[in-house]
Parts: sequence; C-alpha cells; structure tokens
Amino acid sequence: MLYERLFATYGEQGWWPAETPFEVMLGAILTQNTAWTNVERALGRLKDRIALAPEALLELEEAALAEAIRPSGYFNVKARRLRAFCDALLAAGGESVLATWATPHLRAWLLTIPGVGAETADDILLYAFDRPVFVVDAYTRRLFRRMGLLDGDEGYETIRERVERAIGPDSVSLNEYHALIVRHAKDLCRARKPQCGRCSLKSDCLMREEG
DNA sequence: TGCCAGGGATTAG
DNA sequence: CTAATCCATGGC
Repeated sequence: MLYERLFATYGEQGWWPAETPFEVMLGAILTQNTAWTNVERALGRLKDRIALAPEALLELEEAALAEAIRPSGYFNVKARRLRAFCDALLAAGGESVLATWATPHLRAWLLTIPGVGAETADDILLYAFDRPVFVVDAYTRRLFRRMGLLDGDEGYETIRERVERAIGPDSVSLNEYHALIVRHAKDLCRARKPQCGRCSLKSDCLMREEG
C-alpha cells in the first residue's frame, strides 16, 4: 500500500512544524498556495512583533499585520483572514472550548470562517486538534491520479472519506500520510528536473504535471 | 527568466 | 455547477 511505501522511503515526519496549536492555525492560513519557507519567515517576523496569541494579533492594525507577514505572499488577503480567524476563535471561547467540540461540529464551525476552506479546516483539525481526518491537497490529487487511484473528477470530500475509511480513525497515521505526501513532493522531487535522481518513487514524481 | 508553492473567494459562463 | 481570475513573495 502507498502509505507503507512512503513511510519506508522517508520515515516518520512528525508534523506539524510549530510550537503551539495556535501557531499551527496561523501557519495553515499562511501556507495557502505558498512555499513553507516563506511562511516561516512570516511567522518569524510576526513573533518579533507580538506574542503568538489571538488577543495580541488582534491588537495589530491590519496594515501592520500585513507588513509583518509580507514574506508569505498574498499579505493583504492573509492579514484579513488571520484577523477574521482570531475574531472567530475568541468569540467561540478560545482553543480550550473548541477542544471539547465534536469533530463534525468543529469542522463546520471552521468552514464558516472566511478564508478557511476545506483543506485549511482539515489542517487545523488534524494538526492543531489531533482529530483523525485526512488532508487532501494538490499533491495528493496528482499522486493518487497518477497511481490510478482516482478518475480525476472526485471532489475533496470523496477523496478525504475514501482515505479515512482505508486508514481508519487513527490521527497518528493520517498525520503521517499527508506529511509524507508533501515530503515526497517537495524534498526529493525538485521542480523542473526532468528526473528525480534520488527519489525511489521516481515514476510518481509529483512535481511534474504529466506522469 | 518564468514557473510555482502544503488555497480560497469572487466572478463569469 | 464547473471554469477562470485574483491575490504576491521568494526560490530555483
């Protein structure tokens, strides 16, 4: 099975790279269609200015927040999204309250926040709240399609439920699976290399559109 | 130098 | 309901 192959190739990933659940949430929004190295810079600049807590973030003017997260790209859009997220978080009673909610309720609530779509919501559920959900990203679609596991027109929910059924309600394995797919794509299969020299799954290189 | 990154909202057809 | 388009910096 694909999961075992990836794990055997790359080993444990131990995601998400963040110090606190709140930092996971910020990173989940900042990394939308953005290279993670840029997100790290943005988070570093933000930490230079404020403590990483929703109250402190909301004390920044939107323009100052945008300036702080500038390296992550889309900084005006993301500044608005981060503020909207923190507003919603505090209105709901904070992390400790959300942690008591059932996963479907928590997911539905996340999806009401502007700037939080299906993938970002699942990032937060899995990596900040340790809920057993699978995160479907662009790499996942490419890899699964290339391996013949998808026809190509399946929607986000279909793919997510299929994997969750296959793996089972195990947040540790689901955590690793998504992280391994990203690792497979970004660390060993470099963009625009015609072949992936070091990649043991080279026929499945995710960085090339055509297999 | 151009393409693309751990998407989502909005607009158009 | 599917398909463009916009948002924007930094690496290769």
